[in-house]
Amino acid sequence: MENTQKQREVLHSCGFRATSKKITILDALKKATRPLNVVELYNEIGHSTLDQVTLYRNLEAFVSSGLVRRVDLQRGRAHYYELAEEHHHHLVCEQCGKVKDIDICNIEYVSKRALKQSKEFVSVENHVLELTGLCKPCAKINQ
Amino acid sequence: MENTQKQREVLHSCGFRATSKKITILDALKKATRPLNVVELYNEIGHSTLDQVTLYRNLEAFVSSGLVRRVDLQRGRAHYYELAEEHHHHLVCEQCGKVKDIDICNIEYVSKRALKQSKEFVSVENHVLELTGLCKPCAKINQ
DNA sequence: ATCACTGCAAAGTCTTTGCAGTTCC
DNA sequence: GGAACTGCAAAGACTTTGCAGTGAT
Repeated sequence: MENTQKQREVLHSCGFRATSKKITILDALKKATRPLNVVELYNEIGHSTLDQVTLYRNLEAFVSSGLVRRVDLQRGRAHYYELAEEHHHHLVCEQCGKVKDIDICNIEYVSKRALKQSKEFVSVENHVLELTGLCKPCAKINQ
Repeated sequence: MENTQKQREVLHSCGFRATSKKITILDALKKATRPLNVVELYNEIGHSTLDQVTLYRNLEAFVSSGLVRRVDLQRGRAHYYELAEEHHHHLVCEQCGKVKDIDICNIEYVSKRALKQSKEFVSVENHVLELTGLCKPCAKINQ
């Protein structure tokens, strides 16, 4: 598993120890085709492999170090997590929860305009953008 | 208070009864200069006037009927609420929490591009956009 | 050997639910 | 009078904290 070796280096470069739990969490996120919440990750990894608290703690640490992104898919209260690779957003089906990545957000333009409108602010550091809509199958059922 | 009379009509037109609690909640949101969470509203209105549960129930009902918007300001876990008047978003200071309304989001363009990218989706129904950054005073302290 | 990490239990925060009593139409 | 509304108590969902033991470097 040269993959695991790569995870070790990633972890070390972020100042973490390369523990089996941390590697497992990163692997699970890598395999995922959409952002997962803590319970989904817990089920995916297996309850006997890991405690939920370990998940919470590591996800928080990964988010702080920039390895993982926390997103709010507007479905329930739980947070969702995904590997922080290329910048993107999501389009989520309001009926079935299907998620598709979106790679545009026009943030430069919006930020510039926002700062022009808000003289009390000097910079836009981050942004959250989530779209919700209907996928083909759900739209069909609806009519 | 011709204002109260107006609130009564708004409530009736949404199928609600014009109770003093509902009017009080709408008044508090009207007075607010930024989105408030349940605890802030509870403090604002006064603990003896209202139960927190009544707040939760009514805010939920108002959101469903489109009278109120629920927003996520990326500060803590609680939801924030504001009257759903003109469409807008927020720029929030990451240090002090100051909030400024932003009236552009380019949603038509982003939606069109998003749907072009995601053939499995037929429509974008809603969107969430929140910007976070630094306000002048906080940026000064930071350096 | 040391310090990061982990599990378990407990507590904390935010929100919802059930039910009995109250208020509006 | 009847349905909508409310308060109180309790439960539920999600997350964090404390502490003692384990594991990576």
